[in-house]
Amino acid sequence: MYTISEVSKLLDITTYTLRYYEKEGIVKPVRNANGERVYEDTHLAWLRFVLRLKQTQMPISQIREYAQLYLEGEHTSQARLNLLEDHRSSIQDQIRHLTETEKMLNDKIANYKVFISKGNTLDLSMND
Amino acid sequence: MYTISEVSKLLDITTYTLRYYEKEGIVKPVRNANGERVYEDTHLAWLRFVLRLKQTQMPISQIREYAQLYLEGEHTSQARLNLLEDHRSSIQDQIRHLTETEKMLNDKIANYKVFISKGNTLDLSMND
DNA sequence: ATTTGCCTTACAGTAAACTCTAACCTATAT
DNA sequence: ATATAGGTTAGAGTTTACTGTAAGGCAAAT
Repeated sequence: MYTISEVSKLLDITTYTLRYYEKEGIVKPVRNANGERVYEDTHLAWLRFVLRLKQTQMPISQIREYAQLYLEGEHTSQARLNLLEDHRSSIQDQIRHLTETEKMLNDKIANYKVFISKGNTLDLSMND
Repeated sequence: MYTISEVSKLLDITTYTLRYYEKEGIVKPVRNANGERVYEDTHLAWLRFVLRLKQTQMPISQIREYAQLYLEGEHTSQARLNLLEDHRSSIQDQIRHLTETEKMLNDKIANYKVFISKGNTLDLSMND
């Protein structure tokens, strides 16, 4: 059982964001007698999962879609599986792009280092 | 020598975006007698590089910073090198996050597949 | 009793990165 | 000569994902 500010600290996101996620249908904490949000461990686990999806560029709208399917119950498992598989392939694309760009940067960085160590006397030509 | 719409097609970005990038100081095409933008191969190469940086989550503001340093000449090479090294380490972080999340998804996907193949009779428990 | 601290809501504001509109210009095709 | 297919600018509008404000409720501490 956590208050909104406890969750905020635990997950390192603001309370604003947590309320925003609720408004967007991404998380549904229970309420106490006082009308205050109460998050349980399941919510924490779900939010940690959500943050990973976010970190890997899944838009809020798609995360909401997945959350909705989850709430609709077990008959949506095929739809959820499809969504996860799509996201996995998006992740694989991202890794490919990143790896290519990393290689390119390695080259550029090496060129810059040679250039600088030679006292900036060389020709940098294609060194954008 | 390319017109704005040719570049747009070659790079698969809109002409709006190209004008926006110019306003943001990211690319400076020359102008013909008619005041129209003329992009050369160097601009194309630079824009392809920019798109890679974008694809790997470098914000426009930082790309502009790099472009500015480039225009300021060779004495900025150390600053450019620093910027590229920072971005490379950001890329490495991203790859780490993506790889972890991919592993997590692999597990989840495998669970869903078992669940579905058993006719949805199993317990999904932690299967968010 | 009232201050303090944390909570609530509705709604307005912000930043980034485009995206579009309106009004206008200019070269070529019919 | 005029329609068409491009180009130009300034500036307004959009989307996403927050971020902040205002007005107020409630409970424990002073």
